[in-house]
Amino acid sequence: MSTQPQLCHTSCDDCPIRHRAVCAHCDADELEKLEEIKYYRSFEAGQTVIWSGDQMSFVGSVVSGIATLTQTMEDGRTQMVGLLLPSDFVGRPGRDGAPYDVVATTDLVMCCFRKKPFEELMARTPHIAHRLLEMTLDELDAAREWMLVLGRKTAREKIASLLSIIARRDASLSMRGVSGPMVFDLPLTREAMADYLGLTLETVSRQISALKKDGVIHLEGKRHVTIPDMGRLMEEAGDDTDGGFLV
Amino acid sequence: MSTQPQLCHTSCDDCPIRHRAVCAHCDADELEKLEEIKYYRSFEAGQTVIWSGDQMSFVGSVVSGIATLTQTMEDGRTQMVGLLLPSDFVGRPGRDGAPYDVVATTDLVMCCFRKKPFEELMARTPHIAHRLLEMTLDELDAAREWMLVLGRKTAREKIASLLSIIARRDASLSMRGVSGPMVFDLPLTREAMADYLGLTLETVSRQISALKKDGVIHLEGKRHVTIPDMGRLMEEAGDDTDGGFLV
DNA sequence: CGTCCCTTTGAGGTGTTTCAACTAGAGTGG
DNA sequence: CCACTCTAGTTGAAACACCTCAAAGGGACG
Repeated sequence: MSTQPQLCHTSCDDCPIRHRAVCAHCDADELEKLEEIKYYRSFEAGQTVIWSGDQMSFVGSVVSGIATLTQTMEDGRTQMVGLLLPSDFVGRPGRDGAPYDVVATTDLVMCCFRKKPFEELMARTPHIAHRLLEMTLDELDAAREWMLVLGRKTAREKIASLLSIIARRDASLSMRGVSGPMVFDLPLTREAMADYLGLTLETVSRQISALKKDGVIHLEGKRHVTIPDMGRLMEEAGDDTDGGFLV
Repeated sequence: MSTQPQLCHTSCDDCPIRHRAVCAHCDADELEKLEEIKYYRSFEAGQTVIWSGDQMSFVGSVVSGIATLTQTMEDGRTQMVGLLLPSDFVGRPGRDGAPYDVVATTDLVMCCFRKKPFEELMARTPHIAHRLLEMTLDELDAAREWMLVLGRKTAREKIASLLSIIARRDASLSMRGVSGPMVFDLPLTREAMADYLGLTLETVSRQISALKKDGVIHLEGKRHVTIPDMGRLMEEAGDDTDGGFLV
């Protein structure tokens, strides 16, 4: 439920991402030390959190909202290289410059730590380092899945892949299963989807229309999606229907 | 069985990847423990090291040679998602199934650890965990760079990008600088390059011919490449010529 | 009611793929 | 030493998926 989770968080105990973020494995002691150096920051939709190339003075976790990691070429072509959801970690301990733009695509709340103190704490707290390793390995896996999408899938498959990723993630956040029809709101504009998938926004629009016409998805308005048959969508995505489904 | 030149390594002290692999930060004590559980394996060019979906009983480092990580769709489309060079780490502690095919593209020697003992050792050895985190973060950065290539670059830019990556890596391995002409042998077939870049092998061939005709590269035979002007190649790759160059 | 932004749809152009034929070099055996 | 074969790579012509440019629709907001 998204009301005003904002700056009122002070205790980690009832933090919504307590069990999934970098701090997931921490015990009460460690949490206390983290609590001492943490602070919250809010960003409005559209605001840039970090500029590529800038000094990065903090690291932190997404508490609520969605942010994107993007790379931009000199001529303006842009590619999204990361989609940050609640509990995801931003920033790289041990590095100063930011390699990517981080932009809030919805209103965003982050739990931040100044980089230096966090690095020192991490060096003394294996639980944090271990959890960060786990999360980084997961991200690497996701990036590699994404590379298959970018390199080898057709526009229609790309859209279907993105929809199935969002649908599954949405289900896992809200603890619903993947049986029965799935309903969610797209958190991205057509342009952001295009940047995610290496397409133009027109192609995205066309393929969404096509999937709708073929009954693979239903649309209410521009953003509200219903997926009557998840298996069908996975087929359209070109995914092994059995393999990744039941995970 | 082919020749086994490498199996003579027994001491980590004179290991060629000692200072770059997972064991880089280890002290003498820790190295000793690693030494107890390590063993070498050789693979011939073309051999599959690990099949996607199989149980993974070991993790390890590439000592010499080159391996690739690939994903394959049901209809046979394949995308390379990792290029493993000496010192790179294979396998994921804490997971049993292999998510990708690992294939030796040249003769390959790996320094392996049975997974269980390695995981236990890692839990007690922050130096290893820390180094693995560093390496994973580096790989994630590389994957994201690669995503920009796959999603937004033209075929010509893709080829130029791949060549510049190989050239720079070659220079860093052999401790040469990036000034003056660079000379190296392509470690990949046209097909492997295509799988790397999300192209067909015909397109790869055509673009290489085009770059050769335009004087961006020189070719001797199919594999021996000379790059007269690295800056020119970087321009062709669509990269910020100043930024990544001097690194 | 007009403005602005996001989105949809159309028509034409283009870069990459597909299918196919051909070349180069390396290894094998008569 | 010369076919013969095999694999890797090159090149051409036609097909097509996606992009580009352009115009118009739809909802939110002042």
